[in-house]
Amino acid sequence: MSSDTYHHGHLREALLKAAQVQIAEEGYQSLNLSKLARQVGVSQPAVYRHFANKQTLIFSVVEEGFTLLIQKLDSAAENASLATMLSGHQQDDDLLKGIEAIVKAYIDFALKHRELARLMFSLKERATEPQLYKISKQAALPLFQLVEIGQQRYGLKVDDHQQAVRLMWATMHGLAMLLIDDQLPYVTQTPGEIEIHTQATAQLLHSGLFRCDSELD
Amino acid sequence: MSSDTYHHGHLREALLKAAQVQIAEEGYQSLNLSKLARQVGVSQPAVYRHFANKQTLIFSVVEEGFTLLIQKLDSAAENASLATMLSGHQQDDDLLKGIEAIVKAYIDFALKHRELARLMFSLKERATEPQLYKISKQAALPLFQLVEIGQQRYGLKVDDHQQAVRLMWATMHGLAMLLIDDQLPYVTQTPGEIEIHTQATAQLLHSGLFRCDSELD
DNA sequence: AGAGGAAGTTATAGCCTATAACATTTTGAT
DNA sequence: ATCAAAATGTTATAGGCTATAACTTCCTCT
Repeated sequence: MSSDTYHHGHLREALLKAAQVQIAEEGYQSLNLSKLARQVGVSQPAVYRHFANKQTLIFSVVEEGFTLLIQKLDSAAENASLATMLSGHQQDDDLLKGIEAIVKAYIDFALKHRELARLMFSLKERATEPQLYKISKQAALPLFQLVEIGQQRYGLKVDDHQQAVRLMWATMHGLAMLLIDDQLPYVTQTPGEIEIHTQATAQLLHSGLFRCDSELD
Repeated sequence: MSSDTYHHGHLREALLKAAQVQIAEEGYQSLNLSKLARQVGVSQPAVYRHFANKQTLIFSVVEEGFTLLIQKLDSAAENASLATMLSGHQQDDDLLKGIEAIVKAYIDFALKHRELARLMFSLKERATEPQLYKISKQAALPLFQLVEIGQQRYGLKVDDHQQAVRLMWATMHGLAMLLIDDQLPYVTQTPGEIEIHTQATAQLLHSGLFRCDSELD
């Protein structure tokens, strides 16, 4: 065999990329290392030179997924100027807009990468694998910022900071999961419908978590 | 072979039961028809006399799961006297208590049957298989009742009835998913902690969805 | 009683994960 | 520059799982 082709060169990256495509197209349940190897043009056991087993490959895919999600959330936080708000700067409706921005980024990610998100959020080991636990927790950072701002500015309706974060996370996450599954009753998912959902969710959180009663007419 | 043992008699039921146990103990990912057959004491292809394939067996397990969930939700609705409230009867705090009851029932189910719930809620086909779609929609019925009561009594803060149901469902569902995964940051799941969560969630929904402002001090 | 269907069985094909043993290329120390 | 060792591929193969085929036993119904 020629020297050029014996070694692939970037097999690990190629496999991860192919895995993402395969997951997006066929669902994570049918992820298949043999097929993966075939697609990349390499023998099946070659996969095991880069991943101890199927599970660790999946972990890597999920880790990349969280990295991407964190990017989206961070850039949404950036655009919504959360940092500025944290240092005391205040504008009309900016907190609500901030919540909306984060919720929207989360939902957008989930709908743009449905199967990946489904995998990320249904992976049992996310809570036990240290590297996954760490990175998935990191994704919650913007929520802490939002709650911090709301707490400083209005005070909380719930017991404490962390509880507010949990409720925010759960609500956002629940909406994402239901949207991924087309599970919301009586909804056809047009972009407009989704927009309405994210706004309603943001309002629910805004008015439900903070002592700002501006929305009472 | 003796006449007594050749035919199992209730193989279908036995398989479904064994599947539930196996799922609860090892997670739905490792559900295994061969092992199932061995546990029940029958040859592996015997399974195919009762289920066309693995997927249809899974569907049946999920269907039973939803039946159980619906029972729990219905009896919670019963205990909270939702029917009475629907016909106009009103008491102090009863709507909040009703929301709490439903949320609690949902969370209890999810935590009592973690792996089953994980399967039920991560099954892609739930949205496309008619029988699953129908039964999973049926589970949302008590939510419709709650929103109906709140709407009659206080009016809605969100656009319409259905949107309120969706938000309620999403929030409750998100909380359940995060609890199943031990994914809530900084939380150790003692029963007390969970109780606090369900109450906070119920309050968030109560004050976020309906125009009742009793909780403003 | 005995035909036919329901519900088992054994045998087997085919796919997938994973390991073992072997081959080639790259790297790095002298 | 050389060559040993590590890294990365390959072929062969074991073992498990789903599913089907072909055969057997039991039950039911006329």
